[in-house]
Amino acid sequence: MPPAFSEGLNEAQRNAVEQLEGPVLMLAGAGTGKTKALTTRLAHLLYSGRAAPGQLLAVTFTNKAAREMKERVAELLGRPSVEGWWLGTFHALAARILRREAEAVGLKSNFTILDSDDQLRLLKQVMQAENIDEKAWPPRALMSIIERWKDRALTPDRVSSEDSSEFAGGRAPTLYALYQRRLKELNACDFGDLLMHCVSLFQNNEEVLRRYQEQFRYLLVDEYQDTNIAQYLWLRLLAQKHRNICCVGDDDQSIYGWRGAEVGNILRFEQDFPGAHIVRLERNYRSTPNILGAASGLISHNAGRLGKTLWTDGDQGEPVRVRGLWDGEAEARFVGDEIEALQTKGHALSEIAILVRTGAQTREFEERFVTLGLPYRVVGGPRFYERMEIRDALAYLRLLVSMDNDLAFERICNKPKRGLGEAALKTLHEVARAGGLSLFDAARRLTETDELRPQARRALKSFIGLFDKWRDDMLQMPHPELAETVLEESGYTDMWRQDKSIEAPGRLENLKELIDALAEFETLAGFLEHVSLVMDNLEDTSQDQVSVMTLHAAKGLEFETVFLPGWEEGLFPNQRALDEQALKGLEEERRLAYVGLTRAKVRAIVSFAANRRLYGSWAAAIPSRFIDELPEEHKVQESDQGLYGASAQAWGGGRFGGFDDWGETRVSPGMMRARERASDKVIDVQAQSVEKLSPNTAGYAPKARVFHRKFGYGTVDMVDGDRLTIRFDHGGEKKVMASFVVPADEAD
DNA sequence: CCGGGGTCCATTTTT
DNA sequence: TGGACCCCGG
Repeated sequence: MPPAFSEGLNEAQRNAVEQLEGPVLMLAGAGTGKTKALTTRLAHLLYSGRAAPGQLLAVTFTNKAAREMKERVAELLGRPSVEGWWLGTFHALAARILRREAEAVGLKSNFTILDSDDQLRLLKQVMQAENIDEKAWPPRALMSIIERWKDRALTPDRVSSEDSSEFAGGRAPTLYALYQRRLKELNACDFGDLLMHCVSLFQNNEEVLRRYQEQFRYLLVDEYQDTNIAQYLWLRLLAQKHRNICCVGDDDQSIYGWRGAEVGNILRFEQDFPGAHIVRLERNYRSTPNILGAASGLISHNAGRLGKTLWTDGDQGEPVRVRGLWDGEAEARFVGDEIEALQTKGHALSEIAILVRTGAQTREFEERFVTLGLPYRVVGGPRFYERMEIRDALAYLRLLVSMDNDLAFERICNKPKRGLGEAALKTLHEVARAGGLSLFDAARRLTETDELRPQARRALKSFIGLFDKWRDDMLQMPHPELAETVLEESGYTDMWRQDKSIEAPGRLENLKELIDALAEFETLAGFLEHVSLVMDNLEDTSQDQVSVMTLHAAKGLEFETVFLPGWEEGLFPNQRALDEQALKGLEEERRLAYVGLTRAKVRAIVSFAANRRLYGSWAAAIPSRFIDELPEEHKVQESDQGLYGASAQAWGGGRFGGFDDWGETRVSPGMMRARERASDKVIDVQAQSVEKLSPNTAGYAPKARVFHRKFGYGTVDMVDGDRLTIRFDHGGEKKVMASFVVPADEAD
């Protein structure tokens, strides 16, 4: 290996780079320089001549990861790019194979790839045709059942009815089969199909499989802990010949079980690939010992791990701060203040992130940041190619490229309104079905008969006329110009120009952007393939902004300062995860907490609120068990007295140390209503004396009558240390911290 | 065909 | 609480 490659690699990384033959599992803990090892390995394979670019298969989950890898390998090799290799997402690579072998699975090579929106619409149609009550059986639920089947590479003939007998009286498998048939008729694939079809292709077609097995001498897989069964089968089939497969992953960062990922894949690696070399990357280059210690202590509560001991040298750094606050609003205020303080000290906002469990949590922070005038961005959210206007524009272009794209036809035939409503579409469908025609051809035929009302017929005629003209234009017009013409002449742009809603200007802006993006591609078809598979947003990193995102979205990122709010039982670990998956769910939640903590380079601040507004009503919250699981020596409790029960004594300090959060608490309308509901008696929060709320960690016994500021009067049911289960007179049973209640006779 | 109002529901998400 | 979705009336 040239010294330029091995330079700066530690021993484990060098091992991972040099062990080229045979199966290798690279267990790469958070922040251990995984990408570096991985890209160097690729560069090494190419540079040493062991593999030509076309003989390498390198797979990632996201386009972003693929892009990064490409850039870094090219950089190592000192050339602008590497041509002809197979580096991409599972889906993009599977699509590439499938385009070549389409006939073998009953598709034409120009099949369209449906996004989840199209998928759902199609599923709805199938359900309607089967007279299934959409209210009782939401199409979304069926979609997710089918997706889980596809994750396991289960074709309709291989699913058993008991797999989902609860859905529509056991009809899910039938609906699945019908849906698949519809897809074939439309010459279309959904995302799950790309892999599933590929697996079927390999399983049923030895010659094809052998060809690809021969071709790919070296396989490399990133984020192996996130692979599902279909992806696993796909890889295993491809790797069988040369057995040079290197999988990189971290079982502790497996957080996508709910969407079909199987941690089992990584846990089983040695059995699947006997003689595998296991390389552990355990030296962490990202976080301080305190952060690492906190994260390691937390994750050690999970069973069935492959086990790694992350270490780092250097200064201990700051312990993880744990802060309790009165409610979500106070929490947002706290985070805002902390950020402003950091900013004053010269810290860049781009090095600060707030990582939440659920998307809804971002709102409180946004509101606070707007008030403070603090620049922030919410990562995630609707993506460019998912916006309505973009999807419409794409449908025009898709229909233009393939006139038999019925889904595209349906989407835009009445956008803008041309009087081709439901009635006309119904007739079109009938004619199409009867004659085995595409909707477009059916439309052409209908312009020559009297089956439609004259008005609709005229509309159809001009609609077709437009497409005929554009197809002529296509022959000599550069495609960005063509796209512009289409959007103009169809009246689509005008539709938004005339729209006076606030979003309209933004939509027009997006359409312009689409045309610009189009110009970067050689052909229209090439562009359309790109948008089907590469639907990610390019993020704007030019501005100094605080990032707000979910824990899931944060995987793979790092920040100097990380805020981890909402560490409360029920929210995090999330109740639903616990209900649906019990211990498995809890462990995945814990891994999520681990991912969150390990994003921090210098400081991590965990917080929780004692009261959280959930679905419009107030709920008492108790601190997350994950807080208890952070080792004492790596954390510091600085919660307001009484808010954190478990170690209220441990941190001592002034009696009412951080009580300003209570003093500041304003009575919001929602709180007011909640209190009225709870006790019929309005108590002035401001007047409530601090003494009355002094910590009461013990002294309550079952049947004691107590009073709570938000929930009113109640009777103690159970006592668990300082956590009480109280049956409130109004509002049912709740768990609250003892310090939040006072004996009923002491309440005024 | 539009919009008002009622109802229902509420993780995590990439491709 | 608030958003998405559906139904019905104009």
